[in-house]
Amino acid sequence: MDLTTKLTAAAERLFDRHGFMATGMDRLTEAAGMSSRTLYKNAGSKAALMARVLTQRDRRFMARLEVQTVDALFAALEDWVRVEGCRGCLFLRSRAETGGDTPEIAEAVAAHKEAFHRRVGEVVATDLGCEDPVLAEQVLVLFEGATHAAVYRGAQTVSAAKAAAAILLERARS
Amino acid sequence: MDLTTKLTAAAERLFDRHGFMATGMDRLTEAAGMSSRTLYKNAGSKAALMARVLTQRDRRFMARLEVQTVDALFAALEDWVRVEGCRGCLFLRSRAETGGDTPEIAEAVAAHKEAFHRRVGEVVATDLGCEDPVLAEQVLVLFEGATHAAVYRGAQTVSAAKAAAAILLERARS
DNA sequence: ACCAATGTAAAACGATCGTTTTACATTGCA
DNA sequence: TGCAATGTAAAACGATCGTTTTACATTGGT
Repeated sequence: MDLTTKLTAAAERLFDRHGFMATGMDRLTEAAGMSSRTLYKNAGSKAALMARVLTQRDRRFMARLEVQTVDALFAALEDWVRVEGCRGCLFLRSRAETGGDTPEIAEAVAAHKEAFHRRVGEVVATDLGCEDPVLAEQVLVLFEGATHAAVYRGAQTVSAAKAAAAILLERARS
Repeated sequence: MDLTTKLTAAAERLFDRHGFMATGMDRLTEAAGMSSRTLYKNAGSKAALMARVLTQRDRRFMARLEVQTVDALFAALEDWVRVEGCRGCLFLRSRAETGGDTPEIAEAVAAHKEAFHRRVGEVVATDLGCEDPVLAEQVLVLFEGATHAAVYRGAQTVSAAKAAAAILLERARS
């Protein structure tokens, strides 16, 4: 496996499980199996590494949301939490931990959330047959809520959100 | 104003705006207007101060949720974000930043989320006339989703969540 | 065979972390 | 009047932070 890939994967895991600020560079070098010299050659700085983790996660996450129906959207989330666990949204967490003061991170978060918002709108439009910004906003809320409620209520919460979205969609159809 | 109260209030503000880990004790002493000696006499440790901030926030937040209807529940959230802004759930954030490794914090978070879950169930039962755990879970998801989506979508999101909850409630009634 | 690139191991950088201590000022009550 | 409590200001604690540097090993290409 490529050095960059290994580092990014190890960093994502540590940031996600223990927090961004609480994860020191020594722990990263150990987990990535490389010297700090190589790490800095590769990542530049901790903030740059955080931003790269977010960019890569955005790709992995958004790839799963290439679906046509709202039901499939929540099914994708069910898959995600089964594989990745539920520790909340890493993007919002990174922004909160840095207070929005790190530009590279704030930009990565903004880009992801904008793409996510657009995707939800597209899926709702495809499923419904026409655009419905209000319904899209509600589906987005359910998705975000499932992500965060699952932290303490468990993965079952995603099913509850899926059912709720189905009701809203059905009502919008008639 | 009491020293303890002033410290807790200043700490809550800094933790919320800049993150728990990113907020150092020197910034806390300065914001609270007291020496580090007095701060430690009063709070014991940073972890204890974090736990106390969460306990006090739980009281302030839950006091606002003493309502009878689901609509009032989301109206209370609208008021909250208008006054306190929208930076996500401070409880989940504290847990994520510490990786769940600090017992006093993990317990404060668990206690709050359990109380919150119970309260939502009560409000739904009161509004509906009978218990409905499934609907309660969906309302909880909408509430949590509004809290977190509002971080990047703005306060309008809470209204969208409120409308969605009304639809689900209406459907459950018939 | 050799140079340049790329890696490791480990020490060191100054800064900042959470916390304790020292020395001193102010206060309220017996 | 005087003691005990409670506060401030500031230095100091060792640890750890993110980052750079020094010294050396391994490799691949011409």
